[in-house]
Amino acid sequence: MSATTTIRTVAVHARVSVATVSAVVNGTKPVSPELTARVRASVSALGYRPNNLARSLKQQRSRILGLVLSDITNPFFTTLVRAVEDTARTRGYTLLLGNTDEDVAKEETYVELLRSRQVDGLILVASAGEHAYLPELLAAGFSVVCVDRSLVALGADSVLTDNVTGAREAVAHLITLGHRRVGIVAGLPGVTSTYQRLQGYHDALTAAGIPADTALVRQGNSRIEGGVVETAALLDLPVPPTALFVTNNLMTIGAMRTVLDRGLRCPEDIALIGFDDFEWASVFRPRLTTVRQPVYEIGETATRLLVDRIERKRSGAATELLLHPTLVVRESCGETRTTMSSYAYKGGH
Amino acid sequence: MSATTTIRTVAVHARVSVATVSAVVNGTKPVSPELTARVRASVSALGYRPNNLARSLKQQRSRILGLVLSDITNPFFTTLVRAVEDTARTRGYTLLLGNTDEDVAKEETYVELLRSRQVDGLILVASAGEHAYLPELLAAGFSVVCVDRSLVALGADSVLTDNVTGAREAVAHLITLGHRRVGIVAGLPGVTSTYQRLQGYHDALTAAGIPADTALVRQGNSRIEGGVVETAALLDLPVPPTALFVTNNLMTIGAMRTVLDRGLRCPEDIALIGFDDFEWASVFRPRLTTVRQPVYEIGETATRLLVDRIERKRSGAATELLLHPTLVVRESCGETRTTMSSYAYKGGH
DNA sequence: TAACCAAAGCTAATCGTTTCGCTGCGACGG
DNA sequence: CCGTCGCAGCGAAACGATTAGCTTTGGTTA
Repeated sequence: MSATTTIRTVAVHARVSVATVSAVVNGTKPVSPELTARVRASVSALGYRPNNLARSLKQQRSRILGLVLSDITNPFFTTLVRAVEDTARTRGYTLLLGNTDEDVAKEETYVELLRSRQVDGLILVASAGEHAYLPELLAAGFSVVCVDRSLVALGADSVLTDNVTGAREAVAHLITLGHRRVGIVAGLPGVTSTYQRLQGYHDALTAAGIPADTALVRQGNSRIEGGVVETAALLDLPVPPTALFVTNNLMTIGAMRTVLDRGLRCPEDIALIGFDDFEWASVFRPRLTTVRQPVYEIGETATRLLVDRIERKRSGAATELLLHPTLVVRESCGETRTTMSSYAYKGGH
Repeated sequence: MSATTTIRTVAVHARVSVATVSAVVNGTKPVSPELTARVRASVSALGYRPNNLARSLKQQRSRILGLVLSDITNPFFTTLVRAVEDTARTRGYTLLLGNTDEDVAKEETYVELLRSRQVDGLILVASAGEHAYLPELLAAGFSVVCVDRSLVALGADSVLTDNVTGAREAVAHLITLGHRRVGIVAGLPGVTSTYQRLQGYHDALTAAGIPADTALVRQGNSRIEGGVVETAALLDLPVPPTALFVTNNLMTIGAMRTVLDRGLRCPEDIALIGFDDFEWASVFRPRLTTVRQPVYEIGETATRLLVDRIERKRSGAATELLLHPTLVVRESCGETRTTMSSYAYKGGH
């Protein structure tokens, strides 16, 4: 049985030392043609496959990256995973996956688990809450790159969308179309992206000289259901908004649903703009206008950054990398003229 | 630095043997209260964390499961991953992830990689093609559970939806509503689910005494774009179908898009039914009627099966487990009466 | 011919655990 | 009072690889 085929077995079979087998298998040292041939032959004759666990133990690195995120079910994270997996593989790493359900305690347990499994580094979508464990982790020389939500403040590299700009452009777009009462369904409290998008919302309003109205600001739970209830609340206002800015994909779906369920026409009765584009947004009627995040690139960049840290090709203080979003104008705001963000980014994927 | 805190360090610090430290950390053997306390104290004083790699090496099992699938970007697989991750964790396993892009060669490489990393077992969504490596793998005592697509024939446990029944019910539903020309956009050739759904389609037709028309049968690539082009082809037929059965989620989105883009009304001009439900199907107008697969349960069941195999709680020949789909009637076929599948299944997730 | 050197292989230590089997000791029954 | 038994604890051998450093061999040069 192949389970008993170790490097020693091969060495005996090829009448060489284990060191030589190792050398030919990994190409780490020159070995004469004869011995190379003998070893190769034995390897395939015995069906030898190196035990990566042993290798990792000895070499003190596993070539495994941890990926911890809040919910793999969300299409945003889904393409993120995809991006991370793709680029990790090209750099020779595999992915160990963990879901946190936006629970920082669960997050910490997972990080601990991955650490004990000796992953070489971590890509983290931080949940709302205290990340007290992080500084210690970093101090221990462990590489962490945050994604979507920034934790530079705690010393971790972070790569994310320029949320302030994206939100500002979204709301400015609505204002350009003549709206003055624009409601916002913001995301989970406690995560940086939520605040940044709120910031952009306010920036756009003040730039247009529109006074803020706290009644127009709601916080949702970042899932479909949150979009449903917060949109309902906004529509039930004595004087409801004429336009809605919904700050993530799932909530936008929920918002759309309640708008349609109430028999309101979009964009005639209410304009709708979402943060996060998704491929099938175009099947919705009306077609959704959204702020597209460069998701794939975020994942790609984060992974490259992480691997560079791990392999000491990069060092120094933690950086925050902001990638530029794009305004994708379709129909849900009532105009079909195409406006692009000031910064075009090479298409991902 | 904590990196140098090994079990030996702890042993020295607590003035006991390594064996004792191991015993108290893992609770594998009785240790006296005094020593237990001393060890505990040293552990937390030194911030000791066991190295799981070493543990796995010695114990000959990693408590890691491999998950290899075609595309994590597809919502179906996304909730599958979610289910697998959830139940794996409750059983004490972590997930190593791999994407194959429906490429059987890539699949084999990944399986090989995971194997060398000593995963304890594998959950596999097989791509179309020859899986010649599988029998050897199974013969070597490696546990594999297939999901969504059956490979019982090759000796691997498989858990999937009862596709034939699901498809039959979908098409029967259309027939009940009076349709006699129903087109089908089938999925990727080479995967079992495609054939089973085609089978169900034909079963329903013959049961209703409707002769088959090969012009109404198209094979798509199982992605949005496939839905778009195959639906277009069907609509361009001299005498186009009055109803469409689209056999996966992404293609259904594509089908919906072309129907709407052509200005056709659904269901008045053409009825549409999809295989695979998804949460935001309800935002589409008209609301989509679909065959819902018990995705979460598939993942859950598969993982349980796999872990049971690994832990020798189960043995014997490979089984094929069919889980029952549900017909979810909404609006896209032109009726609002709710019909359920003959078999109700406990709701997942 | 002797001294030296480079290249190829080998031996053995090591990575951080688990676990088998042994020791020493106090209790207990005959 | 002695043999036996059980229990806590220990030492050391694995697990399967990598790799530092040594040995051997044969060729070059003075």
